[in-house]
Amino acid sequence: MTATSKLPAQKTGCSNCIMRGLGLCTVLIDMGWERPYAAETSITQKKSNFAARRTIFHPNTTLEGVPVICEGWATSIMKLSNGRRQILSFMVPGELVTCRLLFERKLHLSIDAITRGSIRTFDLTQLRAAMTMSPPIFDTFLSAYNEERNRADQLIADLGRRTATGRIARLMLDIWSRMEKAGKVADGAIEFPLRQTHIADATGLTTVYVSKVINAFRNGNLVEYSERSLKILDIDKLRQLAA
Amino acid sequence: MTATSKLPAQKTGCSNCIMRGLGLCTVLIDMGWERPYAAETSITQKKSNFAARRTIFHPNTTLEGVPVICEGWATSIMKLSNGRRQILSFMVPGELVTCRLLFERKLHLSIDAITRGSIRTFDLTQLRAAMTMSPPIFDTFLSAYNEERNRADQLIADLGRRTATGRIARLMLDIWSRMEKAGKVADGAIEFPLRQTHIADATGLTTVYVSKVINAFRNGNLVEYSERSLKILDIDKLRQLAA
DNA sequence: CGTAAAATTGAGCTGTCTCAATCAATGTGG
DNA sequence: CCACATTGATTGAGACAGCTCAATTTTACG
Repeated sequence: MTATSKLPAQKTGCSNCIMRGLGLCTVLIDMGWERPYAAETSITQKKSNFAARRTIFHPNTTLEGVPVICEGWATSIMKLSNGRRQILSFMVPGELVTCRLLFERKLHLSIDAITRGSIRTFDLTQLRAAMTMSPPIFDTFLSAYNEERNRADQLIADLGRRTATGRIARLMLDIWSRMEKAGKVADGAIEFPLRQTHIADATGLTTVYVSKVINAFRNGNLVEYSERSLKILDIDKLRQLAA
Repeated sequence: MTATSKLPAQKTGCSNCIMRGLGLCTVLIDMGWERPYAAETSITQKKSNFAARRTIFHPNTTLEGVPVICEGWATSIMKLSNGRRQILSFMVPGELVTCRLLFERKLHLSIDAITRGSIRTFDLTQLRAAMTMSPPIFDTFLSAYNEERNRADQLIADLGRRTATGRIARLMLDIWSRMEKAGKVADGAIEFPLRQTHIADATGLTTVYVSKVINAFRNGNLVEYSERSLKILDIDKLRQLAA
């Protein structure tokens, strides 16, 4: 598998995708460098690419399917009337944008790209059919929805009752463990394309203050955070701050 | 229907219950003062009462069904390791505790009573069967889950990006509109048994500061808030503060 | 009616914000 | 492939929203 490890990180995005796990997307990953993916799917899907920092779906769009981020990172954002923005969640490669689209066509949020990447939108009717036909598929989606919900609850607790330091530590640990679960820790580091703006909008803080907290982490030798990658140097101490 | 309006507010709790709407709970509401409800249900359920301010379900309890608050108010709470608590949601009479229990038996949160009241726990197996048999039932539960999720998103935005005044105004308006939808506005006021502790734990603030903000509301003739009831005197100005 | 829970008030403090200026990195078009 | 334009990060000084502590009063309830 040396060929695999030489692939750029983005190319392996699909390997941990929920749709593949369920056999709903049988895209064959071609390990060669030059040739594109050979696609042969079981559920109709529409693929498209997105550029970094662009809005992928504007608020109040009606979607005819459920989008999955295949490559790249994205985020779901709520825009307030006072012009401020709050990030609700981050999507790492292979993740569904949100399970709520399985049951509701209209998305009230904005989905914004962080890096550039690609997205596949799976046909809703076929997905719903697959769910009603197959209990395991049903259960997998619904527990994915539960997991989404649990993360939202955690975020509520973070914003309501934790200090800036704790919020940022927890954000880093959360993404770290998701990447770890997806087998994407390499050399003790993960891909981490979030800018301090994203961290600020997710933790309800200011970029200015985020910068100060992160520099405190760096000075305490807790993390390395540069060039779109994150290395946790002292996970115990970071967990302690996150408590 | 003069008899109905004379009933204490709690007694009419079931009228707007999702389970009744779906025909899953055919409890007959007896309008007499003294006699208890006559129960004749289509899904097996276990009824129990709870006292005010007690924990109804402790964290990490395994439930064999989905509980619905029939009478009284309750709240779901996340307890942090640092001893602080964050309220995730309020349940008004007739509401499901959380749809997540349709797909997951273990509840990581604490459910605490606000007032005293009663709860009916509906058998999970039969509920799931009803869901798979009947598409409308399926859809109703799933959009209830979506609504739960949307409220969580709103709360995230509140905590992350709104000021204390805005958070409290929005909490009041949110509960107001839920009560309004359930037809429970009487004399321009709603039942509102939340104490300032609850408001503080839901908005991520301190009871001390909540008290100050609410008194500012009172001085501005925006709301009346006393004796467990809430009256919004100037909804436009309150909405403006909540923007 | 007595006790526990909740609300109020004031004084002082601090975590986080705002503003503003500068510097570094990243991306883009010619 | 370079130069410029854009986006992101850093730093410092000052301000303020909301917190802590603590004492007192009011309300709720068994």
